Amino acid sequence: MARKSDSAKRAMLVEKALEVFGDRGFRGTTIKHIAARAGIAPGSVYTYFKDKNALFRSTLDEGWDDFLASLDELAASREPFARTLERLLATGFAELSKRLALVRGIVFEADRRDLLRGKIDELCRRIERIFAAARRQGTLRPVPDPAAWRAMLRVTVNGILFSAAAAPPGNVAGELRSLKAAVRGMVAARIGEETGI
Amino acid sequence: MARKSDSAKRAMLVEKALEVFGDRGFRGTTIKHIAARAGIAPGSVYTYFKDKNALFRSTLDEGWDDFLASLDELAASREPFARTLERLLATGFAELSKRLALVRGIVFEADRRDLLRGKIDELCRRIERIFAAARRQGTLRPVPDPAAWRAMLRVTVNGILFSAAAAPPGNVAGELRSLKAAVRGMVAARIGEETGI
Amino acid sequence: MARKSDSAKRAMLVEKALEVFGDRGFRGTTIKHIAARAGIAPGSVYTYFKDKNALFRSTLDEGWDDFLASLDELAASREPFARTLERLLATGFAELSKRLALVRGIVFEADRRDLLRGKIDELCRRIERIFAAARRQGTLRPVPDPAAWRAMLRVTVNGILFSAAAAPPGNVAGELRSLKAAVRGMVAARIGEETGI
Amino acid sequence: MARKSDSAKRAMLVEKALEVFGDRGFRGTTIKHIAARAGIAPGSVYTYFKDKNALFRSTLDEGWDDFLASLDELAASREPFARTLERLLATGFAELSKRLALVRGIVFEADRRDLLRGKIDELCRRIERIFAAARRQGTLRPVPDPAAWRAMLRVTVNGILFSAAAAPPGNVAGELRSLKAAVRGMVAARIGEETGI
DNA sequence: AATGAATGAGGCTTCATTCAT
DNA sequence: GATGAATGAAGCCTCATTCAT
Repeated sequence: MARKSDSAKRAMLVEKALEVFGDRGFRGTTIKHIAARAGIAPGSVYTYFKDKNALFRSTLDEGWDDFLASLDELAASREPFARTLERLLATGFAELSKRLALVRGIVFEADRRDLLRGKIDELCRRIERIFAAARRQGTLRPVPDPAAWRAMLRVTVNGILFSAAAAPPGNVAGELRSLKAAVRGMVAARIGEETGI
Repeated sequence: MARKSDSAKRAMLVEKALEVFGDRGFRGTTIKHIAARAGIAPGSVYTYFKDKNALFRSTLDEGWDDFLASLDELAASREPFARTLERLLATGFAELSKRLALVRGIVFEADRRDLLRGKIDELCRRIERIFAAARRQGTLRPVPDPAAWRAMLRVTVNGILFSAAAAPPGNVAGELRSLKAAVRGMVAARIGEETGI
Repeated sequence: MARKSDSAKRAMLVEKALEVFGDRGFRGTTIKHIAARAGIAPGSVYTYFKDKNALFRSTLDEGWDDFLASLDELAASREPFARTLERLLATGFAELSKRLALVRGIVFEADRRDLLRGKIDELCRRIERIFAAARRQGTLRPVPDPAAWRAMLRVTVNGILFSAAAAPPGNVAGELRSLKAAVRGMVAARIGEETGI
Repeated sequence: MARKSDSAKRAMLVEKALEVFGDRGFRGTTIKHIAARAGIAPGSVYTYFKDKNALFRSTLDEGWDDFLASLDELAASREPFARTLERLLATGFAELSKRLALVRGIVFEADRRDLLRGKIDELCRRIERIFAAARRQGTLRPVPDPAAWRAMLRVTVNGILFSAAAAPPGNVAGELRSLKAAVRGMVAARIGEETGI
C-alpha cells in the first residue's frame, strides 16, 4: 500500500472540517480552508470525500451520532430522577462543550433546515426516552399532555443549542456555565412538580 | 433630500431583500435574486446600498427595530400580569409570523454571531422591561435571582426563535401555533408562582 | 440599456468559439481560449451561454443550419442534372471552405457520436432531396436500389467531410481543390450512367 | 531485457488503453479509467509509459501497424483482381470490426490532425500497393490519372473509416455490413471499367 | 437614476503525475 | 516493480461590483 493506511487521516479531516464549518458555516467554508487546517493539499480532500457536501454530511452525521450515543447510557438506571437529571445535564453540557463546533455546524445552515430539524428531532427523541424510562420505572410522574410536554422539550433543547452556538468565542465556558444553571433552574421547578417532591 | 419615490423604493428593496435572505441565507442570496424579486436591475441595488453587506445589515436592523417597537407598547399598562402576558404572546407570535424571514435571516448566519447575539440581547432587554414594569407596578412579584431569571429568559427566547426559524415551509402556521401553546404552558407555571395567584 | 445591444456580440462569440472548437476540439478548448480569441473576459461568455456545452451546441447548430440552408436552393431547378451537380459541388465546397472550423467541430468529437451522426444525416438528407427532385423532373434516372445508393452517398459525404477536416492547416485550399476534383471524378462516372448519357 | 511477464503486461495495457481511448477519446480518458480496465494501479501505468501521450501514441501506432500488416498479404497474389478485391474487402472490414476502438481513437482527435493524416496516408499507401501490384501483374488495367485515382481512394477510405467510427454502439455490426455493401457497390462499377470486364 | 453587460477574483472539482511505502 | 494517496495546476462556473449608455 502507499504511504500511511489512513483511516486516521479521514478522521482527522472530519475533525478539522468540523471546526471550520462550525466557525464559518457551510457556504463560508472553502475546501482550501479545511485543507489548510488539516495540513493537506486541497485536492487531497477528495481522496476521502466525494465533494464538499459529502464532507459536510459526514462531519455532522458522525459527530451527532457520537453525541446522541453519549446520552443513551443515561436511560437505564433506577436512581431517583433528580440524579438522572443531574447526570443528563452534566453529560449534555460536557458534550455540548466538546462539540460546540458541531452544534454550530448543525444550527447555522439556512439552506438545510431539514437536516437541522432531523438532527434536533433525533436528539429530542433520545431525551424523551430518558424521561420515558424514568416514568416507566416510577421515578418520575407521568405528564398529563405528552404532546405539550414534547413541544416544551423542543423549545428548551432548541434554546440551549442555539444559545450555546451563539456564545461569544472568548467566553464559551462562562456562557455554558450560566446556560446550564439556567436550564437546571427551568427544569427543576417543573420536575419538582412532576416528581411530586 | 431624496425624493419620496426613492425612499419608497429603498423600503421596498429592504422588504424584498428580507424575504430572500430569510429563504436562502446571506451567502445563498445573490444580488440578482434580490433585484429580480424587487423588479429592478441588479446594478440599481447599489444606488441604495453600498454593498451586499450594507443591504443585509439594513434589512435586519430595520426589520428588527420594527419588531422591537411592537413590543414596547406592552410595557406601560397596569392590567393584571396574566393579561399582559397574553398580549405579549399574542403580539410576539403575530410578529414572529409576519417576520419569519427576518428571524431566519438573524438566526442562520454562522459568520455573524455577534450580530445575532446583539439582536437577541436587544429583544430580551425589551421583554425584561415589560416584566420589570409589571414588577414595579406590583402586578408581578419580584424574582429572587435576576441573573438566573434573565438566563432562563434568554434560553426560552432563543428556543422560540430558533424553533420558528427552523419550521418547515409547508407548515409554518401549525408550528407557530404549537410553539405558542408550548410557550404559554412553560411560562404559565412559573408566572403562576411568581404572581402568587 | 447598458452598453451595446449586442446580439452582434453573441454572433461574434459563436464565430470565434467555432474557430477554437474547430482547432482544438471540445475538450481541448477552454473558455479562456474562446474569451481571449473574442477579446472579452472569461466570465462574459456566460452572459450569452449557459455553459460550455450550450455554447458548443449553438455553435454547431447555427453554423450547420446555415450550411444546410445553402444547399436547399439547389433542389428546385429544371436544368440538366450535370449542371445541378456542378452547382452542388461549387456551393458545397465553397461552404466547406468557409466553414471548415465547423466541420472540424462536428467531425472530431468522440464523446458526441450521436450529435455527429445526426448532423451528417441531416446533410445527407438534403443532398438526397436534390437528387430526388432531379429524378422527379426527369433530369436524372431513378436508381435501382435506393438504400444502397443512400449508403454510398453517406460514405462519400463522410469521406469528404473527414478529408476536409483533416486537411493540413497550411494547404487547406489545395486540399479542397484536389478533393473537389476527386469527388467530381467519382460522381461523374456514376452520374454518367444514371443520366444515361 | 524486460522479463516476459512485463512485456505481456505492457501489451495488455496497450490493449485495454485502446478500448478506453476508443470509447472516450483521448481527453475523455483518464489514467484511472485505463488502470481500472487493466486491473492495475494508476501509478503502475508509468512503469510502462512515460506519460499519457506516450501511451496513446503507442496504442495507436502498434494497433495501426498490425492493421496495416494484415493488408500486406494481399499484395502478392496473381489471382483475378475481382478476387483480390473481395479479399481486400473481407480482410479490411474484418479488421475494421476488430479494431473499431483503434479507428475511433485515430479518427476523433481534433488536436492531432497530423497523426491522423499520417496514419491514413499509410493505409492508403498500402492499398495503393495492392492495386499497383495487380496492375504490374496485368490483372488490373492502369489508370489514366494516378493522382486523381489516389484522391478518390483517399475520400473513400476516409469515408469508410469515419462512417465506421461514428457507428452507433448498439448496431456496429449492422452498420459495418451495410457499409461494406455500399463500398462493394461503389468500387465494383469503377473496377468493372478498369478491369475491362 | 436606472440599466444590465462586463469583469475577474475566487470557489469547487478533476486528474496527470509523483513518490513513500 | 507495484501501489495508491498526495499534490497542485488548471478548468468550469458564479457573482459582487463597476460603469458605459
